[in-house]
Amino acid sequence: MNEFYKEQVRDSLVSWFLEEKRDLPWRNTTDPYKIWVSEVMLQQTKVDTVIPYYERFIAKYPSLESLAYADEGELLKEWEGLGYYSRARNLQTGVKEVVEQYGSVVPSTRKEISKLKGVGPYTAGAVLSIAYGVPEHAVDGNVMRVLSRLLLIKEDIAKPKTKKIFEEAVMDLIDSENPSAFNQGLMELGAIICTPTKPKCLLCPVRENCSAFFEGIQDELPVKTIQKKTKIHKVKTVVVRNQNGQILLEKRPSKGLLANMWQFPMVELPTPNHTVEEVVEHDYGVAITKGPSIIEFKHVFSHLVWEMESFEGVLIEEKDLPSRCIWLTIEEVNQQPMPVPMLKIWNAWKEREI
DNA sequence: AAGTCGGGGCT
DNA sequence: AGCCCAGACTT
Repeated sequence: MNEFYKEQVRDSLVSWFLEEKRDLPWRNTTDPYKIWVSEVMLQQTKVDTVIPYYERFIAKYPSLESLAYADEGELLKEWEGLGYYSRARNLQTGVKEVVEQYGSVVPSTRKEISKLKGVGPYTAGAVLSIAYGVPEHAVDGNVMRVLSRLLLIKEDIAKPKTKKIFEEAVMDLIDSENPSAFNQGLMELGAIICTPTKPKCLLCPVRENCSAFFEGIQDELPVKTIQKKTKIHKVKTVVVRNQNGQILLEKRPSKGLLANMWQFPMVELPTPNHTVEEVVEHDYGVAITKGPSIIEFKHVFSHLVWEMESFEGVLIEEKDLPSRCIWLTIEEVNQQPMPVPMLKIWNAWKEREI
């Protein structure tokens, strides 16, 4: 790339961004903590989804210190529905590291900030450039799509190795005078103009610099290999009440899927001959009778599917309840962080006809 | 390098 | 039904 080309791309992109950027809550600040929170929430998540979560989160945790020592259950409740819940715990861990090891000052070098839990190559570059004005790359899916078209990069973006090509391209192209606007401009362009399908090339500020547009192959880029299909799990969930009207809840393990989130007793029948009653008694140490159906639906995760059937259950006898389980009142159940499929069951149960 | 980890909104 | 999204962590 010659200097004239690079300068033209920089100036066009930055000017366009400063003129056309959306007014987003995290764009009214350069507080590295708030930028950090926004970047973590935005990982694999659409802007429109994040906005209300960000507003509530910053109101409840306005500073590094307020988040560092927050209750984990309350924190997960704030994150409820946003998904990828390990982001929340990693964020808190990272924030605590800043408070205790960096005197509550978010590090301003890639080397230091990358040591923080949950801060990968993208988030490091985003916080550095947006909060501190450091000329560092912040390569996400948008940036790879935009640059694959602009620079005609045909490497498979599904391969980890390919990201390095884009990081080097950004470092070569970046506007050192305004790395914040440059990096955000690349992402904004990917979100608004240079979209995955039907890119709006006629509105693009760097159309005349775009190799893919010149070749007429913008629809063929980026190249990305397909991922494999999801596995289906048929799961049965029971909302069990005891004589006191309390509901049985279970805390999921601290690692793996939906870590530390709460759910109603859930079983996967080993064979079709097994009954929900006997598997629940085996897994949860409670004898129940299966009542009316509550709701049936399919819940799709990234890599698996739950085909959910849920029932009301009445407690017959409590034998030995595992320590991960607890009886809670309706109000207490409402306070626990639960994944969306459980919230669906819970809401359907509360609205059922008695 | 491949698998894991949510949920919603497009097409 | 598949794809994508301001990715990071684990194995």
